[in-house]
Amino acid sequence: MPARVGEGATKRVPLSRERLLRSAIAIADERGNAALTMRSLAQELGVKPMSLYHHVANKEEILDGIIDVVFGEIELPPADAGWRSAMRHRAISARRVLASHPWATPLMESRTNPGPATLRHHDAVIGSLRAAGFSIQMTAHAYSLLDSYVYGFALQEAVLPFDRKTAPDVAGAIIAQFPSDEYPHLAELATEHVLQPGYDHGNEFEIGLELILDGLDRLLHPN
Amino acid sequence: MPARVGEGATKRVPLSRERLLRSAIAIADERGNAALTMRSLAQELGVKPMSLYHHVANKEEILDGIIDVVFGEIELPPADAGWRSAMRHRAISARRVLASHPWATPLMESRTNPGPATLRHHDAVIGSLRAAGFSIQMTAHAYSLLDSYVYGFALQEAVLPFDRKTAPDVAGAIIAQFPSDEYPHLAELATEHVLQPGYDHGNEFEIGLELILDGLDRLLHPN
DNA sequence: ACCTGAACACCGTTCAAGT
DNA sequence: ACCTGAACACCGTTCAAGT
Repeated sequence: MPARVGEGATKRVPLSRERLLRSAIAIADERGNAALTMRSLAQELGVKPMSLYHHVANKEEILDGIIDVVFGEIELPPADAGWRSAMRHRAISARRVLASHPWATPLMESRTNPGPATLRHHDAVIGSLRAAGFSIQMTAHAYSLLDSYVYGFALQEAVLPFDRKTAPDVAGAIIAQFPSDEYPHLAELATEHVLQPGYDHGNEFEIGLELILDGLDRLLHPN
Repeated sequence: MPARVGEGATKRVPLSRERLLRSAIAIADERGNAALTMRSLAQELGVKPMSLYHHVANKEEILDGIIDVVFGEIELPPADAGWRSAMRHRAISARRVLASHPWATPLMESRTNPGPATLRHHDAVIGSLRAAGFSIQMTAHAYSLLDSYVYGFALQEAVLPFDRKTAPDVAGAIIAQFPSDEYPHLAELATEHVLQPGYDHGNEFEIGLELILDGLDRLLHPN
């Protein structure tokens, strides 16, 4: 009876924290935040709910874990670029990642337990600003502003029915709800801008981003 | 047997949608989002859970309702001011309201059913910008940028343990977690800025806000 | 070491009944 | 018209047991 373990074994691939987190993200991506339960996760993994507790202490740890995985997907600011293009690159990557996991942004609320990928990410962004000559105080201003914008935009993208392919339908239904005489400005903006054929809410992101980067540049080089 | 109703009646004040929403907000404010359940709400109101369903269709309607109440607390942009001070006033009010209901911002995720106070709020902000000479397109840019910033800042405030009275303790504990050799820039920012005596994260809000207003002003009056 | 059956104290919600 | 008891199909988690 050879004691070898995991060598040519035909048994099921064993559970692991990584496999668990990957499945959890898959469920949240496909069926939303509410569908991610210990029971649904266990079923997805072909296991009983109680087995999960051998790899994580509780559901909180799973939520902390998948948020850290998401942060790990965001590209770090490239070191060989100027601060401005480095910040632009990183902000655009963050927005893309958060848009692909709409459940993640609102979940950041209760997560006060940042994981290693999250800390590494923050450290790299701060380091990039410091290397570019931002004072500690200016770095704090810049990071607070940039991250608020990125998270806030992501949060709105998760809510608004605008940028979907189905935009006209959904938005049209919403418009029907508020009579234009009661909310005239909202109706005007909707019909003459949001509902126009070429409209893509995602374009707003880079416009606001450049405005913020302009402002930071001016803060760094006052003239 | 007089048929008068509610005249000098000593019986319990009857349930109503308003009373229900007010209690729901009180629970969320005091004990957090997770503590707000149909059962806890019923208990707070001195009633059985099933009675709630006489005033709302389901829990979703309660969540939609309390979000709309929160929006109603945000001051509208004053009509007698210039766009810049009107936007500043409204943004500061929004941040204050969202900070006093930390459960609200992340909840806006799933709420795709804006109530009347929410619509009135949006309509007033858009109207204020339009009246100041912003084109429809510029109004869309400005509103997207301002709201992303306000919501994102509120979301971060709900997470970060910074601006609390207990900041030094909590932040100190977090610092202890990441050794300064692994996340040197994070450690530097924490020890030399965030953990300094006079630090107040809330101050960051108005700094970023002015930068954004500067940018919008420049967009409106290019020179 | 890893998995699990049964159970506990919770959820939101329905349905048929009470006044 | 308004409230409710009992029940259903869910939650996350514990505990004592299986291999």
